[in-house]
Amino acid sequence: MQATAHILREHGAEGLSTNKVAKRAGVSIGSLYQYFPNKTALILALAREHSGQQVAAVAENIGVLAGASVQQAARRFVEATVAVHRSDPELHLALTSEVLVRGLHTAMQDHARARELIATWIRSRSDVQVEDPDMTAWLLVTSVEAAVHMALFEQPEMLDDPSFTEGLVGLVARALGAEAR
Amino acid sequence: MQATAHILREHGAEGLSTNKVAKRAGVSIGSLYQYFPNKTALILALAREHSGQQVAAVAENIGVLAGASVQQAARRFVEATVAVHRSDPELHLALTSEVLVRGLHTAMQDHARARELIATWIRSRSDVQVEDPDMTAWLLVTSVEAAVHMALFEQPEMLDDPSFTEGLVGLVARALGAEAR
Amino acid sequence: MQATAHILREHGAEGLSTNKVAKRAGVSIGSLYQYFPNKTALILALAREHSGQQVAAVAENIGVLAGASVQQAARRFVEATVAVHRSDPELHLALTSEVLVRGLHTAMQDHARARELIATWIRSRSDVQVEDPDMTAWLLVTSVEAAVHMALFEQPEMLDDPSFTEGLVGLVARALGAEAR
Amino acid sequence: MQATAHILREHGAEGLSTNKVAKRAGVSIGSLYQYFPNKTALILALAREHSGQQVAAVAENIGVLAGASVQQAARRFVEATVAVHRSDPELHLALTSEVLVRGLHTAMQDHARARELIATWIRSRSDVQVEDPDMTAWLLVTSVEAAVHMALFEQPEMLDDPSFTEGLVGLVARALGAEAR
DNA sequence: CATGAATGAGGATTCATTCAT
DNA sequence: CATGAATGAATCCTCATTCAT
Repeated sequence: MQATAHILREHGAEGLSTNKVAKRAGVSIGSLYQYFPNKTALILALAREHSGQQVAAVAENIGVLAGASVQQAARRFVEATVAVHRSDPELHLALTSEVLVRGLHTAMQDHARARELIATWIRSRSDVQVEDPDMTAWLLVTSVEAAVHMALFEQPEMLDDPSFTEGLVGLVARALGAEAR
Repeated sequence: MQATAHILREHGAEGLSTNKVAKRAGVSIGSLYQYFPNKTALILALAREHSGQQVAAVAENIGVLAGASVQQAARRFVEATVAVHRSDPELHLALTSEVLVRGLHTAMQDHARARELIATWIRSRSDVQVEDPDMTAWLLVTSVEAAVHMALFEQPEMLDDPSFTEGLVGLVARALGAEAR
Repeated sequence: MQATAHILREHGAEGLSTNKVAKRAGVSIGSLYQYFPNKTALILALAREHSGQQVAAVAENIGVLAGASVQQAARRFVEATVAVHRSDPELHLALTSEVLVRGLHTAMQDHARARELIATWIRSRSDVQVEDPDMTAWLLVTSVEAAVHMALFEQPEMLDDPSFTEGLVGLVARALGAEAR
Repeated sequence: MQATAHILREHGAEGLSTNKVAKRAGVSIGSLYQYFPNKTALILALAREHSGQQVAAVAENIGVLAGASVQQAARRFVEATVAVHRSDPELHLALTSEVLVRGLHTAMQDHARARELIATWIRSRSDVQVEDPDMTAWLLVTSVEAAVHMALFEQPEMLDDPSFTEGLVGLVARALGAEAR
């Protein structure tokens, strides 16, 4: 899986072949296929590990969020998402695309977990008034994730631009009913 | 390009090969290569045509938006985006993924045009108070687009769920400073 | 060997691999190779067991044939052959083909035994007049076997068609000098 | 197809690979696949050509058979079959096995044609009395073919042994109601 | 300007077999 | 005597691209 990640980072999804992965990992293809039944399984495993980390990041923050203001919570959430993507941009990009291309819905299930956490948090707050907490959570997680993702794709420097983060924080905070800044 | 679109729709990005496109189009591969230097160019051309349609849809609505309330404008924008995606979901999905996988930033430039239109609209409204109109436009276009896109990927029925549209409209409206309805 | 037979029956010769056999048998490949030096040996063993059963069927009938008329003997012989093939058609087909493909002449030696039995029987009969009992036995065993085998391959229902059996019985009876019915 | 035949002759069915065929034929695999969609099609084409020759041999003899005695006809038929197999034994063996292993029933359809010719001939003869001409034809063609085939497999010298041919001729002649010579 | 045969590197995957434990 | 991880050659097949006609 490290080898897969490496190749994805360096050469992108198109440069990923099972033979290359095996060579890079220093094992024979035979061995590779003993642990991963096919190429997709390999990508899936990596994608899961990766998104597992993201969920962990969200879960970690949820506790802290309990006593925070909506503004603070929004900031924390946005910053956590940005941090996750910034840690390994190439891999993240290649992986997400590949998951989409291959229709690996399974790999997306960790997102569902993240959404649940957010939805639960929304419901726990009396100061957040939204019609449909589940839908709101889905929308926010998807939007923020996508924004960071596209920023990475279009112009990575954007992630360092404070107005990018601020804009996102504002978007989230307002969606959750907080007074505009 | 019609042939390309057809194959993308029916067999997805993985089933797309220049030979198949040529056969489907009823021309020889030789001829195909006379007009498109390589496979990427073919996809790029299609992607451009496709996103051109999207921009057109936005541009079309902009005029109407002039006198509308923020709420109405938000609704119009969201519905236009949904409509665009619903018209040809398979093609849209395959195309977007492929553009991402191949790093076809060029194909995304039409989005920039859409963003500009929205940014201009924001600036023209005295009742919309946002810090950074360009960033807000970018964020909104990206988020709405991504939400619709992911909905299509995860569970297409979602696009028919009113609370999906309402949620998105609310998100946009609030982001633009409208009172939560 | 049971595992081998099972796979041959279910998936044919192409689906047969030593790894699959080992898994199906519930032993490790290592153990498999402790008892069978290679894949061919595995098939050979099975083929021998299988054709051993066929010879046994012939041998069993030989006693009964002693006092029978040529017609009756012919019928008995044909029916025994049909019965053997009908009991496990898939396995029989796959096994025979494989033996042929691999040039496993050794596996055919049991046929020789069956031929000897028939030849001896021919010689014991004063009412059977053939030039060369050995050759006749070889010819009859081979022909009947092949006819049943091909029937199985081309259209298995044929084995249930009485005129198929009658035809074969007539062929054998006449070859042995019995008056055409 | 010549290359395929060559490899089949020299190395048998197991040694046949599309890459080897292409190399031997002096073309690239790509080209090979432009004319034969897959390995099976390659074998099928060869098998058809091959069995086409056999049918031709039978058809050729049919005319001559019209005025011949049953004994003479039987001899002619047997000798034609032997001749066909002797002309290219290795190829014949490998090809037949492969057709069986792959379940290429289509390739067997030429046999049906040969059978029809024989059946028609049987019906045209007032001196041949058999119950079911079609079944008899099927049985004879299959039996003679199989006998020659197995002889080739077990001990090729057999084809040169006059008592082999005589035995087969007798079998056929008697089956067709001719007096045992 | 069109054709389509030819190319061949490369892809995913299988499988008989070995051998250290 | 059993295990099963490891091997890697070999398999079938695809596909972007070229170029002579």
